[in-house]
Amino acid sequence: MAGEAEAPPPEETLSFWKREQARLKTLVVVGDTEAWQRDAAFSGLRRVGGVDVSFVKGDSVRACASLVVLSYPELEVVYEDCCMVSLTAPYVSGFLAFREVPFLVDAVRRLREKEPRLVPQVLLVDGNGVLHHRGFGVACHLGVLTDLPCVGVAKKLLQVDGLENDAQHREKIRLLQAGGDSFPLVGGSGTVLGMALKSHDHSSKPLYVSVGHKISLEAAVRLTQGCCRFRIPEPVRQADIRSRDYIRRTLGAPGPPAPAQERSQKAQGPKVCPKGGSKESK
DNA sequence: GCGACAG
DNA sequence: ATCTTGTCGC
Repeated sequence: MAGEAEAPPPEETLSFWKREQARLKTLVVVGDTEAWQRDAAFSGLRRVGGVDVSFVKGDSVRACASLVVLSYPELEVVYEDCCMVSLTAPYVSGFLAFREVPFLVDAVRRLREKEPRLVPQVLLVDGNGVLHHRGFGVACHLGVLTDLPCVGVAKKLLQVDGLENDAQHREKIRLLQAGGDSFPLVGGSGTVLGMALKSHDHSSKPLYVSVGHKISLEAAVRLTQGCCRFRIPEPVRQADIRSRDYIRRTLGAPGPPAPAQERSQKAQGPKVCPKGGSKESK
């Protein structure tokens, strides 16, 4: 009952996926469509969503899809939805959406049904937007399917269209000073595909922000920065934390480890001192 | 054989 | 994505 190895998709499936991306790509809106996006203080923005999919340890099929909504600018979680799912499509670079997006769309649908008032005004997505092989990453895909503004936030540079994580690139990263500093990622065609953003004063690795849907790159970067208490923007970070926590609580420690009358010790005393130190990586 | 490889 | 605790620094 636990998928092991992932079989590479048939060539036929890949070509279908490419056609699907090309079709949906025509529906992407690059640019600000909401009033708050053009406001210097994001006045009017009250809810920012984050999504993520975490996996069960030795399993390539079982996973937890999560959607969280945070208040802005407080960045406090006001909604959480974690759902165990069985992934069908394998992971193939350039086609991440076909593996994860169906479950994220489901989560958005549940939110719209249960708590319409908490539907986020924008979603931060783990992965890329237009910074993609065919200009249609998971953030664009989710944006088009939900019609919600989306921002792609990747932790690693997707080396596409001439973009390279070479010595020159690493040097530009090294030159970033304070949190908020950034530099454009220019593709071979001269197009700005995204921005490398130093999201935290003491983080050596930048975030790679790109437009997903219904937002400009400028607003996307500014919003991402505005959501960062640590390197990873809070909405995505909370979605990640809560989805893996859900997995642990659901099927984390099976059988043996229950020493008789031991009570689970959750949130304890006052500590939780996140080391906002010097080496925030991964 | 070598390098790439979002999550 | 996942494998993983403590340790160093402010």
